Amino acid sequence: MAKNEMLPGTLGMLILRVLQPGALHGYAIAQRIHQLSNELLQVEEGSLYPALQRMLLKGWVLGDWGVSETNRKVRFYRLTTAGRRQLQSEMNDFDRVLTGIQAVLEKA
Amino acid sequence: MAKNEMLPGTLGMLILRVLQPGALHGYAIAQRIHQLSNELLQVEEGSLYPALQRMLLKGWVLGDWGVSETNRKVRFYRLTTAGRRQLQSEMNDFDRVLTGIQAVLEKA
DNA sequence: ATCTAGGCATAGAAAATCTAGGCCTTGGAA
DNA sequence: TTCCAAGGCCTAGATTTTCTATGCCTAGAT
Repeated sequence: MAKNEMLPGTLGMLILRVLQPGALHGYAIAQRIHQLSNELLQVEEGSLYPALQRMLLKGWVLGDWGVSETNRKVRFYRLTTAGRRQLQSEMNDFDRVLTGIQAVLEKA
Repeated sequence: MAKNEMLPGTLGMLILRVLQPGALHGYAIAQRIHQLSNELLQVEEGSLYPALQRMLLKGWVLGDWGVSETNRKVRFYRLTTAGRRQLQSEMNDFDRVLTGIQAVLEKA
């Protein structure tokens, strides 16, 4: 988990989270995560698009083709109701597990 | 990452951490992580032992056969110098990445 | 005309984890 | 005495996720 990498298992949650306020296209999702994390996180496209495919299949997001601000053909992803539910659930789990990890790191 | 699961990518760090104060055998490592995390984390044996093997190969731990408190033949794992270095490095990375994740979760 | 940045996507390899087993021993209960 | 639960170590194979590397296309600026 070196310099600009992600914590495995958290990418889905981050994507859902940045989609919560409104739809974004794929490229923009990666940019937003990068920017909101103060450049600490870097989402590779080879991770991003497969993740989005999985989320489409699970019914957590919908993807509508459209045109970006920069006039390019893009796919806008937006959360479904199930997606919102999933986000809550993943954030809960993450919180719980993180609490456990931090307890171990501190008390050991 | 449901009920009693681990955050992928953090198991090695947790193992190194609980070994920092002194050697433990495998079974005890799992117990200690479970207990220190207030039962939030559950290390499966099928994850634990392969992880220990990897760490042996990388030279982060040494394993000496011995006898447990309960009079069973066990393998005590202890950190090497490289292992201590690795732990510091993983904790640093984890901290940085976690900061990024939390920034995204909060600001999005 | 060409180049760069924006944009979507897949294939294949690599890594980590889980499930599900196997095997052995100790000590206490029946 | 026998048997069983708990303590222990470990592996095989499937699954999942991520990364690297690639391919392809377009808009707009030089």
